[in-house]
Amino acid sequence: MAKPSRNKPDRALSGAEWEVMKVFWDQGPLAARDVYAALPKNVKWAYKTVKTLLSRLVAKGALDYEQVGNSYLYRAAVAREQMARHEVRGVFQRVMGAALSPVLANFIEEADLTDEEIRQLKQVLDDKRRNSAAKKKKR
Amino acid sequence: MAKPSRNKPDRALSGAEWEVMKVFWDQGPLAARDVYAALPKNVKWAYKTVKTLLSRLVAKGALDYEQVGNSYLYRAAVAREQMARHEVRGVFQRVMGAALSPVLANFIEEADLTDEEIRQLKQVLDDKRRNSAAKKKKR
DNA sequence: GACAAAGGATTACAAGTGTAGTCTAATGAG
DNA sequence: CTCATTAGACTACACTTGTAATCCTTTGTC
Repeated sequence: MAKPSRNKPDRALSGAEWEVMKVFWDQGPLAARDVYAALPKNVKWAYKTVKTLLSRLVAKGALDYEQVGNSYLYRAAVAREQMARHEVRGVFQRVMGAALSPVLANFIEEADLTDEEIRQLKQVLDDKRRNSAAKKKKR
Repeated sequence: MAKPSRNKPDRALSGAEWEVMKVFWDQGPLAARDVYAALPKNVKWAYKTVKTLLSRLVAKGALDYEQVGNSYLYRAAVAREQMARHEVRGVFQRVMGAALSPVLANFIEEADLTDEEIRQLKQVLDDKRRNSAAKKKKR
């Protein structure tokens, strides 16, 4: 088999790596050149830097690639949401023990939520409350 | 002055550093040995490792100390919530662009919120919705 | 067919982190 | 007063991350 994909990123992504992944999640499979071109204007890396990041992402299992002509066509091997969740879980564990709702409140403040999203989140909170009422033996 | 405190941690804390800070936030000022003793059982570092972390935290401005007898009494120089917020902001910027509410929803799922906290968060969401209606010039 | 361009592979290198060990000075035990 | 203990200071060392440069190979151009 030519392209080994484990679809399970071993570790978390670094900041620069996230930047690269976002390009793929937004635009689908791309060659190195195109990633370089598609990066947001505020990111100014040398093309070689992008190449390094692509290699590292492949090593981490976050990207996948296939040979097309003389170059590689890279493609996200993990879902954005999956990684985002991973990231959130990490922070959660890190700050665990801190009063959490102020932190969440802050998160909410920073998020640019639509009314629909707000409605859904309230729904999640309601479900959670209902659950906590019935919860007596769990953990 | 003997103890320089800038109260503004220059950078984010690493995972191990957070672990140490949590001890201070929970128990107040402590000497190195007591920090070592107070660390959760799942954390097993050599005493020297704790010392290194304490020094790094002082260098970062997250801890402060005063000489007491032959040793230092360290004390948190930053508020837990302040750091947590910083952390959250970091993740937020990192995953920015991803659909956020699923991520938030996940965060909420993981949090062990009290009914009161849930009530407050819903309040935040309500305020946010009210704001979004009237929001046209902010940021 | 010879050479330059382009792409991937390998190497670089400083700062940050995890995880300690060694060095030195002060202090309590005899 | 002398010595072992202890605390803090300095040093260590591999791995990750940011940020590239160099090397080697393939391929398109004359």
